[in-house]
This record gives sequence, C-alpha cells and structure tokens, in this order.
Amino acid sequence: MAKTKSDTDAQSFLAKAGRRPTSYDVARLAGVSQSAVSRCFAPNASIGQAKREKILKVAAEIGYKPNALAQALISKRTHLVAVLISSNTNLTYPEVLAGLCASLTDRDMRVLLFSLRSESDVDQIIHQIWRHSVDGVIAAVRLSDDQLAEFARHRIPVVLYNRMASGGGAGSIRCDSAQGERDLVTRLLDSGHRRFGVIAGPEDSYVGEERRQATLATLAAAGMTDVPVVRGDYSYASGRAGLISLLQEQPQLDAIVCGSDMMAIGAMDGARQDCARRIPQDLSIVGFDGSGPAMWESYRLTTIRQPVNRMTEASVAMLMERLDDPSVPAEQRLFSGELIIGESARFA
Amino acid sequence: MAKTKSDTDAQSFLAKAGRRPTSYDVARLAGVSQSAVSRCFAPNASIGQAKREKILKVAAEIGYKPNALAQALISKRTHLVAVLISSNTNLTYPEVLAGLCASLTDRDMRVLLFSLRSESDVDQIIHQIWRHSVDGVIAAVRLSDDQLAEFARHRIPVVLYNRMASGGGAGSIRCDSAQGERDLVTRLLDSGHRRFGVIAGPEDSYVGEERRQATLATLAAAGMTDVPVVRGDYSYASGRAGLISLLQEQPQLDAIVCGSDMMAIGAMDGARQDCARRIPQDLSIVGFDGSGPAMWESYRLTTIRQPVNRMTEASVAMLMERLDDPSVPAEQRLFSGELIIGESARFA
DNA sequence: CCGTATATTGCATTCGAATGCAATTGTCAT
DNA sequence: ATGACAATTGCATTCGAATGCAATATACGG
Repeated sequence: MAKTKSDTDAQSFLAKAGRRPTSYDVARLAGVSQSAVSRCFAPNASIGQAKREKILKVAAEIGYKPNALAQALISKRTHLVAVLISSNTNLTYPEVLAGLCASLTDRDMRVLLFSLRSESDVDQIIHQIWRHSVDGVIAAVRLSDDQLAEFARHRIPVVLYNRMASGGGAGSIRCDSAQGERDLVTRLLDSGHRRFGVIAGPEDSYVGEERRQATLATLAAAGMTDVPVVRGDYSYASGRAGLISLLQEQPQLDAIVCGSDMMAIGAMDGARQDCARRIPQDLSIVGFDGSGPAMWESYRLTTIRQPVNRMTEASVAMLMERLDDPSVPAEQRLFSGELIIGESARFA
Repeated sequence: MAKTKSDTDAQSFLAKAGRRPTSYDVARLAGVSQSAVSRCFAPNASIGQAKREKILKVAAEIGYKPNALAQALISKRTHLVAVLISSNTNLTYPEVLAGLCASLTDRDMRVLLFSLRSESDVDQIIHQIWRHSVDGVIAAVRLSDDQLAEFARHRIPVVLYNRMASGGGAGSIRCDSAQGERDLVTRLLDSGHRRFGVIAGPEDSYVGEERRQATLATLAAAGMTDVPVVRGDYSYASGRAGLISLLQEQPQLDAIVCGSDMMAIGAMDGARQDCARRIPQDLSIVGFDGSGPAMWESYRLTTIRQPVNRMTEASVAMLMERLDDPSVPAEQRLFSGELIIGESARFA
C-alpha cells in the first residue's frame, strides 16, 4: 500500500526533524521531481491532478512550507513592504499602523517595520531597506529627493503618507492640512476671535510645518501677521507648556491653534489648570487629527478628523497598483479632513 | 591610471543600472574574486588590507549592498524577528512597538510586524512566519502549545510579552497583574470601599483574563464573592457603557476596577456625565497600564504603571541571548508594576 | 637562500525554489 | 492503428552570497 510507505517515510523524516523540509524532501517522498513540487504551489502551473494531490498530501504530512527567501531570490518578489513611521508622530500612530498592516496582509504582503525616533533618523535605516529587497515602501516620514530618485530608478514604488512628493516618481496620500486649518481658522474668525496663538509641531515634522504654514497663511490673509508661535514635540506635556508660555507672553489671546490633538489636549489642561481659563468661554482651542481621545467627554475637541482608514487603504491600493504595473504614473491623492465641532471652541 | 579605468567601469555600470549591483559586479570591476568581496563585508574574514580598500572603494562607487536574501539563504540567519501584537491591545501599543523596534534595531535585527485584529487571528498568519524563516519571535498574543512546541523543535526562540508561557521552551516577560490588582484592591479595601464592580477585558485577551481573575481572587480573599463583572473590549466606549450598565444594576457600587486605563477613562466619563457621580467622592475608579492619557489632568487615574521600556528592552535582550546560545534555558521574568496614586480613587 | 609557518586568495559548491526547454505521455480524430 | 496536438513532467540552470579546501604569496628564522 502506497500509503504505508509514504507514512513511514514521512515519519522517519519528522523523526530527524533537525531541519525544515524542502521541496526536495517532498519530491523524494512523493516520488516526483522538485520541479513538480514547485509547480504545485504556483498558480497556473502545469501539473497533473493526481500528481498534485499526492504532492500536497506528502507536503501536509511533513509540514512543508515554501521558503520565502529562496522564492524571493529567484523570482525577485519578496512580498515585503517597508513601512516607515516616526514613533512620536501622534495619536493616530496605532490606527495608521494597524490599518496599513491589515490592508497589506489582505493583499498577501508582509510589513517590514521601521519605527523611527524622529523623522531625521531615516538615513540610518535606509540601507537596510535596500538590503532586504522590499517590493515597495510606504513612508510616513520625509524622504530626500535623492532617496526617492534612487527608489524610482530601481522601479520600487513608494507611497508617501501625509507627505508631499517633492521630487517625482513617488505617489502620495495626504489629508488636506491647508483646507483643514483654513476651515478651523475661518470659523474662529467668523465667531469673532481676533487674538490667535499657535502651538506648532517640531521643525523636522512634515505635517507640523504644513499645518503651521497653512494656519499662518489663513491668518495673514485676514490681516493678522503678528501671530505668536511656539513649538512643541506633539506630546501632551509640550502642548501644556506651550500654552502656558503663550499666555505668559500675551495673556489676552482668545484662540489657540494646535498642530495636533495631543497638544491641544495638553493645552486645554494647561489653560484650565495652570492659567485659570474657562474653555471655550475665555479661550478657544482647536486641534488636528480627530483621534480617539479628542472625542473624550472631558475634552470634546473641535478639530479636523483625518479619514485614517480610507487613507491607509488607499495607500496600500496605490502601492499595489504601481507594483502590478510600474508604468502607472505617480498620483497624488488629497483627502479632505472632516471638521468636527466639539466644545473646545466658542462658535457663533 | 587604475583610477581612471575603475571610474569608467563604474560609470558604465551605473549607466546600465537596470539591476542592483551584486558581489560579482564589484569583483569584476575591482579585478578580484567574488569570494574576496564577500569576505570584505564579513567580520573576521581573512582579507588583505590593500585589497579590502580597493573593493570597498568600488563597492561604494557603484552602490553595492549585500543582498540580505542571499545572505540569509546560505547562512541561515535572516536577522528578522516576527513581532505579533493585537491592535486593540491598549494604550501602550505604540510605546511597546516603538520600544521593541528601537531595541531590535540597535541589535541589528529587523521587525516583521504582524498586527492582528484580535488575539485569535494568530492561526491565519503563523505560516507566514515560518515561510520567512525569522530568527526569533516576540509575541504579545496568545500562542497555542502546539505552536510553541513547533518553534521550540526548530530552535526558534520565542519570547512572550505579557503572556504566561504555558508549555515549555518559550521565555516570557510579564508585568505582575496579580500583584498590581492586589495592590489596588487592597488599598481600596483599606480605604473603606465595600461594593466593587469590575469592567474586564475581552475573553480572548490574556492579560484581560489575568487581571480579572487577580481582582476577583483578591476580593474573594476579603470575603466578597458576589462581585458584578461586565466585559469590554478595551475601548473607551466599552468602558463607558460598562460603567453605565454596572450602575444600572447596582447603583450603590463604590469602587470600579477596570481592565485597562482606556476603559477606566471611559468609565470615569460615564460616571460623571451619564450617571451624575462625582469622582472620587461618590465612586472610585482604578485602571491598569499607567499609559500617558491616564496622567492627563482631567483624569489623573489611580492605576498600575507597567515599566514598558524596561519590559521591551528585556524582551529583546532575552531573545538575543537565546539566539546567541540556544542552550540557555527559558526564563520567566516578572516585573512589578508601580502603583500610581492619582485622584480617581478615594484613599484614606 | 631555503624551509616552514602564516596570511591571502580563488575555486567550486551550497542554500531552496522557479522556470525555459526538451522529452514524454496522453487524447482524439481519422 | 496512426499521426497531430496538447498536457505533463523532468533536467539543468539560475538567483546572490558564504565558506571549506587547496593553492599561492608573504614573512621570517636560521
């Protein structure tokens, strides 16, 4: 009985078990060539029905799984996507990461994660990305033109998340900071706010700068050019400290525009606890992101919600499209943020 | 002049540029064998000083970087660590991930991330881990005994993060839930609380169950056996809803023990906004994790802080130790949480 | 100047799977 | 039964780097 023989061999293999089974092991036990085994695990490969079943049976018995390294080496497809993100980004970090991970997994891709302490750390890990021959890159950090050009030259698709594609070649998915800040500031102006302060993100953060500039531009268009700005690092503490220092300099401020929800929350606590202001009666504070904590009862921030799920899904979709057909031109997609009216700002 | 020739060749190579340079390309341009190039990038390899310099120069010129796939295939070392974590875990998710990433990067390891929707999704991705021949696994999700045994059989070190190593072979790093809940509950008992309610995590979360059991055990030891328990999913909303439903059933409760900070925060908001309770005068609420938001002014949770940074660093250290010497026996390290006295609980 | 010890170097093979090509088998119409 | 044609199958090679072994070069003591 063939079954008996096969079982015995399989068991003797498992007994050794010092080594993971290879396609040659399966081939030997099933009495076929290595090519046949390989074809069994490839779609559209030419292989007979009977043979296929025998091979799959043996493979299952000894627990054979194709070695991704060998497959990648010969086929030039690693199914790896490098995901670059800076740890301190903001409160949406987990949501972004989970979203990207889920979408990539759904498309049979794996995530090689690079979580940077700050956006400037890219240079130190960029060569690891090259060494691992990733199929694509999704970057929520700033990449230099040289780095982007290098990826383009090697036909490695890059999607920038919430960064502008400065050079050429890279696609991008962004939430419209300019629009968002304009919505917020306009609304504040319409409700009679006249004395603005800004708590911006760190200089080396792309979105931080983008939001700061958008805010100041909108204010400038309304004739306000002398707006005090302090910088935070996106942390709660820096938001709180930022607010205190703003109010110390100019106690009469009536609206604070923050570069992120987290800093806005810190600012609210600073205003209430440290500066004896009522929100929103004495002082309006707005954030950006629309993260979970912004909706918490004690804060109810007025902010802009980024459509994170749609953005992560779109990032992966864009990457895959360019992977499947490198001739697809780079695209820039801009998502509108949704204005969330909370209770942290006094609106007419 | 040798330089001229080398430059020309290098430039002609870069001109083609359809392909990443290999060790053979470097060898050809430098007029040496492929082996020599390989030895140039290996530590302790036997290679002459002059030759090494020439090779490194050419390599730099054409931008050669050793292909990690080929290296891994032959050397059986991928420098990849699979990190398994469930997205909804809790507020410490970003901190844990960033910590692991940083420690692993410091040790020349890369992170293959698997962010699961829930702990039960492991089965669907476990075979991907095998296919990629990771050097080790750090899991913040529950692994079955079979899965652990399989890793052990193939000498792949596994470190469980905040999970008990049920079978054998795997090491573990945990924060002492039992101790933590005992500290909290004892303190509440000492301050006169007598009517407890529990908002626990989901059933398929290991830490959730651990904390629930520890809480109930401590209460049982004090003679309280009929404690109402509701389950949440670690979200703010579930904490808030959980509190409302607890108070609807038993309005006289005076202490709520929550399975995580996030749920505790939701519970605080529920108590204040939906149930007209003052905290901590009318009702004490405690959490677990010691995450950032727990310290925010509006909540000031009384909770247990996990030493996340020390735990992630220890996880990686333990993994590396077992990687370097597989004979090192598995170890279970239990870190004490730190009791944080906030203002969400009335203490005598 | 020679022999021996040591440091370099290259050759050939290896890791595990995919694939072009040629050989083989099977199917079907005539 | 036979030829034409399609579907299977195996052989041999390939991907890119690491490494044991043998060959060569260098150093050094006498």
